[in-house]
Amino acid sequence: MSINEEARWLNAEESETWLSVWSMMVWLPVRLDAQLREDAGLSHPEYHALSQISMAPERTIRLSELAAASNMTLSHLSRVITRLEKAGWVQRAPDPVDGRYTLGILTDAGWEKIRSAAPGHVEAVRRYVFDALTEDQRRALGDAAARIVEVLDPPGFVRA
Amino acid sequence: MSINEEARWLNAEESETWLSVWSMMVWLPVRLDAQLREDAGLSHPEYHALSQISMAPERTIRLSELAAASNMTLSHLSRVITRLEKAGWVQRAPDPVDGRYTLGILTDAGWEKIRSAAPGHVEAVRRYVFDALTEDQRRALGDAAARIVEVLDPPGFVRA
DNA sequence: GAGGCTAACTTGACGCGTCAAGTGATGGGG
DNA sequence: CCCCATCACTTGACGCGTCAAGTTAGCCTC
Repeated sequence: MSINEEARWLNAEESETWLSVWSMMVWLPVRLDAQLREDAGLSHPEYHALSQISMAPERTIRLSELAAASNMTLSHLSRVITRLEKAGWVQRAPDPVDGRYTLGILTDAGWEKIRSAAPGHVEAVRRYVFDALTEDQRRALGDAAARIVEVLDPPGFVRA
Repeated sequence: MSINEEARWLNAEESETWLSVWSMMVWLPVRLDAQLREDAGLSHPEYHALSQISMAPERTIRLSELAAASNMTLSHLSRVITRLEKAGWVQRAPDPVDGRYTLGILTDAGWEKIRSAAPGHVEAVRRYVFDALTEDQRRALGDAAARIVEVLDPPGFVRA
């Protein structure tokens, strides 16, 4: 990220690669978030939570499972769900099986919300990522990213 | 990001690529931030600000220039500088040339701070990114990221 | 040279994301 | 059968990052 470092540690080609990768990591989420925000009035975590619940059986999921599936802390998820609840898209209910769990239940309004928001979001991913690349580039990007993720070793990551 | 989308819009290979890219974008910043936080007690923006000031003439820079060079809003930078000031690494002073500008001036303590923090950070970038890739992969990643950034069209981006 | 425009900066409020501390429900051991 | 450990969740506080609104300094025009 700095000339200081680059001069000491990264050669010119590495620096250029790093600048591109860094810029992508900064701006891709910004653009995707902006699309969701403008077209659906949702933040990405809100979208993701609605999407995940919509795919669960009975459109119902335990918050702790949702957090794990979303790479989100329970802490953060709790606040997201609170907003979704205020908007009328999700309801909370204690799990009748084990009262310690809280269920997130998608309302009909929530179902409509995610149904209407999804196409635009996928279209944005396609526009910003896949339309920009050739098939060879797409594969190379996937391979390099997969390799880096392997080294990063995120919790819960399952190797293909 | 969701099966819902994938089934409708992305084929299996695209989904896999997207998952890898997304995971990389989520976890690479987390790991780099953690390294800085643990080894130097700095957030990434704090590190970046110190780094940029250290490279400026007289180790002094106008806050608005620093913000532009850092892809950061003045708003956010202002708070970052406030923390760096409290830590004794940076001082604020009005620009004698034009009193509307505020200068950020690196203190000796700030200079020592960034000097000691830089090697570890570069090492982390090398470990997580470049050590994981072959030269071909590095080039392919750089090309794909550059292409995507071109489409994202971030403000102030200069094409090579 | 006084009034008002503009540019630089700060501050408030909000969402993302974290950790730490607190609350409530459950289940297991004495 | 009761107490306490544990688990799920919530809340507070903090930093990242945003936009909007307010403040101050400089400049430009009349």
